[in-house]
Amino acid sequence: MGNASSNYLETFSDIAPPWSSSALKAKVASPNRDTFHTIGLDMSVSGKIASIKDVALAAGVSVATVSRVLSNGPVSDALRKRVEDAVRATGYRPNLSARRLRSQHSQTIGLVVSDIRNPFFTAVSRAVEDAAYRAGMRVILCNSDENPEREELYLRLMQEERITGLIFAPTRAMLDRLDGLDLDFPVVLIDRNAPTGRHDAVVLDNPRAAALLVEHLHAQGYRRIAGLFGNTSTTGQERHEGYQAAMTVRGLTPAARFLAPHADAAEAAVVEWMGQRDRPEAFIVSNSLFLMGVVKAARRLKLTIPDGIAVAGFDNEPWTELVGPGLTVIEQPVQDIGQSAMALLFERLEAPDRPSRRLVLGGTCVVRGSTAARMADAD
Amino acid sequence: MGNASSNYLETFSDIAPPWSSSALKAKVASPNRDTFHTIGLDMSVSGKIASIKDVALAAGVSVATVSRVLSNGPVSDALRKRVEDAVRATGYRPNLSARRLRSQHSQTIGLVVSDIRNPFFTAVSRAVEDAAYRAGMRVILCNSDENPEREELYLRLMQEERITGLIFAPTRAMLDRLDGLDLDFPVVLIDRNAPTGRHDAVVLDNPRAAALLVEHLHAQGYRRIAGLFGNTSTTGQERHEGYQAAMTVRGLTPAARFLAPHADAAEAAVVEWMGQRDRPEAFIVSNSLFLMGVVKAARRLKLTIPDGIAVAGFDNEPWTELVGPGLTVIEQPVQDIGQSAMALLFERLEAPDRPSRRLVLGGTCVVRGSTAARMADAD
DNA sequence: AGTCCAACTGTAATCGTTTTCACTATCTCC
DNA sequence: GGAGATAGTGAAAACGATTACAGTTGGACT
Repeated sequence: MGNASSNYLETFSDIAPPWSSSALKAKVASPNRDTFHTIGLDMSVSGKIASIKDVALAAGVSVATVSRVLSNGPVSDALRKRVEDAVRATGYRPNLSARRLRSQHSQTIGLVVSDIRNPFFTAVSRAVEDAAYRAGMRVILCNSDENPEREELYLRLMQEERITGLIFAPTRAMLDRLDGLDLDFPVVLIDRNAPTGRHDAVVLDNPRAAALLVEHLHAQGYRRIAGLFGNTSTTGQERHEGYQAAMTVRGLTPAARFLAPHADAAEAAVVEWMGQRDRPEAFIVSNSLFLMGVVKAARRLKLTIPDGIAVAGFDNEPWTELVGPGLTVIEQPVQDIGQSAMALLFERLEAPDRPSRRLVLGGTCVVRGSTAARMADAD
Repeated sequence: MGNASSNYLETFSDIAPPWSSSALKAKVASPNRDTFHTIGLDMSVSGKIASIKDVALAAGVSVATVSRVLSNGPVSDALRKRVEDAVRATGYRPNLSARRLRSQHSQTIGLVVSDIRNPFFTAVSRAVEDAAYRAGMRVILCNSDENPEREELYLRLMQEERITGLIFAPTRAMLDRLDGLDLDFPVVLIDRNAPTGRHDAVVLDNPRAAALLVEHLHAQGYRRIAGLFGNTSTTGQERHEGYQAAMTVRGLTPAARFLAPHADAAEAAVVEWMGQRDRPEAFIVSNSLFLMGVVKAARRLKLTIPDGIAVAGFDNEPWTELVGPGLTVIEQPVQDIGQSAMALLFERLEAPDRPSRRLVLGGTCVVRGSTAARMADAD
């Protein structure tokens, strides 16, 4: 393959050309061309899907007429019937690649998130996909794993797919570069967003949400409230800011750490932290992975929740209700976030010149036992 | 729009043709054609992405030469350099629709699951996507919501996309119909599978896994072991069979119910069941939603786990470790399932005629506190 | 010097659609 | 009964790539 040179030349789907000895990803590349055995029942036994030309032939009309029938164009009833019959008889299905090429509309939107296994993104992606399919569009989903290089790779893929728009939860690193990039489609940021605001965005009111948690814990009698925040996204930052401000305003001393978004990291941090003097009474954590970490740490330290260690966090996943006395969390309007992102995208497509907008949605504080009123005193 | 007639004529991406007054899904349909404003920096300021023709023009060569450069064909170093420069200068990105049309390889695989929010499918889909992208393929994901009509709809979509293969977790209803269908791509079933075995499949050894749970509970001293199984998939059936057999063999009386796959259904069933005399000592449930339902029911009935009610289920999700004394579950090799499905698919593409294969993977029983040894006696 | 071959390169056909344009009926209206 | 609209139809040109085929070199060999 010689000179890979610049990645400007890389493409995604390598199809084995005649000169390449078809090694490479040969396993997949070009199996055999004539497709798979079909079982009778249908006229389309030849192995290849019928094209519009076949339909035209079968109906005795021109391809133009078939096309018009398919898109409800002006066609006489007689011919329309004949074409419809021919469509059925041949088992015709339009070829979307051809249609997209010709029409210059991919009817596809991109969705790039860090990891679909993060339940927040799972829920958002489901909402996005539903909205997309409802509008007759398809979704291409990519997992960046919080890795800027993969993000860039996938942005190129999106260009090659000629997507009509992108919904994107970028890393901080990508966020900085994003404004400089020259993409051929509009971008709607979700979950994270740039201060510059060149792009549309829909985000949670993170500072307010974090403040809600502080407020709640404070009201319940907690004073030494520590914070754990993710270090890859702006979300972590914003939640930290809200936490910091809310603490300060109440005369409390903020004590925050920034961690990689893994349960293990949180667990280790908590275990270590609770070993120090002036150990926190409560933790506020910026995502559900950290929530797990705290619960695990509590178990390891044999601390009960909330007496030994209170905790509140983000994302109202089904299980948060079930662990211990229930975990107090900020519920994000995931459905709404996904739908709004699609809505913003569609509006942007309609009016490309409109100034960018930032949709800030409020979270709800779901109070559970993990932040029950602090008992008399422990230390 | 007139006669919708048969759905043979429906297509997915409706692009507003000149005669339609572009009402319809107009919001999305065809915004304005000349695309979005680009900010200098790049030569590609015209708004349209450069095509191979533009590159050829810029480099002063034929399109064939450009194409060859892009696919590492035989080109002199001098021309290659010129073309590469031109690619960079024009900001060229290949058009995948065109490439797919011409090459007749969509390099796309379909993935149809019931709901991506089911963590089992989340994990599997992630594994599938990773494997696919690694092989230079894309994935189209669809959520059927256990609805056969949507499944059928999506199968048609897959045909229109000319996917090279499908990974599919069908409902029981679809499973019956599947063999009769005449699809133009190979199908690999996951999680659920037909007894007929016309298609490749990769599934858990469900009977064995369920038996493992019975065996374990029995060894722990439980005797009245009830079962809750999903009623939409073959998975539920198979797990029931395993349960039934393992109970019988031990001289225990099976008592099973089939429910719609929702936590609420399970909760209600358990609450009601525990109100009867001869109430179960333990529950075996066939998915993680039911697991939640049982835990909720226990809480509502103020029964502790496992003394008041023992429980074991399927899917080792992170949270199962955290609730109560930890939940005993069968861990499915989700990663492996996804990867194996892709592997089977690739092998099938290589050898379309090979007889179909069924890959049965074993689950691991992760023992936790929810099935601790039964205390002296309660009743 | 003439032949042959290897190594490049360009021309043009093709993939399956949509859409413009020209054309033919058919109908309406004086 | 002819002019002029109207509706329906087909031929052919795109869309952006890949690739078979036919040249065109230049060098090696006889």
